[in-house]
Amino acid sequence: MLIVITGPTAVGKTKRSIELAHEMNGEIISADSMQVYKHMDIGTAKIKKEEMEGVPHHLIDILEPTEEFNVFKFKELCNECIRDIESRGKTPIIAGGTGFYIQAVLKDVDFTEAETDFKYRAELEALAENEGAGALHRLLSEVDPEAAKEIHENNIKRTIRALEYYKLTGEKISEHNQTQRMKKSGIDYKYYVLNMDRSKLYERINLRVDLMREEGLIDEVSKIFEMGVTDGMTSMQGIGYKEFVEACRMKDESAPLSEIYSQLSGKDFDDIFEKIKIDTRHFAKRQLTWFRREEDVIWIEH
RNA sequence: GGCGCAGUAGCCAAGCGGUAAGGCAAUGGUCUGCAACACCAGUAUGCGCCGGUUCAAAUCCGGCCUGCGCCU
Repeated sequence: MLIVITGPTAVGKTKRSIELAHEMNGEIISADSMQVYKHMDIGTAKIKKEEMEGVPHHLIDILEPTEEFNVFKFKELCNECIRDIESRGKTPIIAGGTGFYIQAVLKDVDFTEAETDFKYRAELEALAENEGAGALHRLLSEVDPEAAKEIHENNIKRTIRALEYYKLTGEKISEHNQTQRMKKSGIDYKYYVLNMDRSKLYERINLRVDLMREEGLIDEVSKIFEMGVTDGMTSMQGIGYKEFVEACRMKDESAPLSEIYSQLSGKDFDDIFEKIKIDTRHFAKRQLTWFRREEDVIWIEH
């Protein structure tokens, strides 16, 4: 039996997952796209060593912020962990807020066929830049009209992926998605989603972001910028970090982040933390939309 | 007390006689290799209040209320 415990950011998943691990003799596998990164502790609200209460945690702190990560990698690593934990007679508990990752494991979605074609991606990005999202989308309409219908013209990122998939595999992504959706994984799991009153959740988020500032998020970000991360990296899309990147870019579009960082003032930081609150609330809302759509979830209000 | 300016959605704000732009927030949704990503859709029978002019008023006129500034 596989246990999944998830919910919007700041509902209290971490605390609940530890309780669960004690009750069920379990180990925790983090399903979090940002907590995989070392050095990003405060901004990702990563669990602290002492909070683990001796419960083993997997897939936390496994990468440098300069490294790439994605669903495919997550799924492989997660499955390894599950096998390992079960072989030792313990219960695997997936805990974390990245719904897409959880879905990949529970539905056993097949990602192996297509790699990333960076040259082709760059070409398509240039096309969208120069001739507009419409031109790019028309390209997709020609090879895969079904996918074109499903993906909105303005969604350049997904349009590119669909085109890339077709080029790499010769198969339409709409057909691939169709077969994946029909698939039954056969995995025995319990999928719990923690939730609470929306306004209460938002209050907790605001409070948590204030706490992050007190705990030294500003210094943490400074150190990460020193490590040479750049705008486009996966790690810098994380809430609590990307707002700093954006603020730097408003001042200077091309200089290294670590250089611009020293020019930020107290007012800039105030604005950044306000933006982090808003982005986090939006995120929580999107997470809830995702979980509402998933089948087999067991909602827990608290 | 007098004079001037302002009052449009939760917030900011355009419109200045022809039937309420836009942005943010809030809300709902999409998602199958960057997902803490990317993207989409609604949201004022009404423009401080009352009356008047007009075929037609958020727009013009009068009074009142509130805020800001200046004067006494």
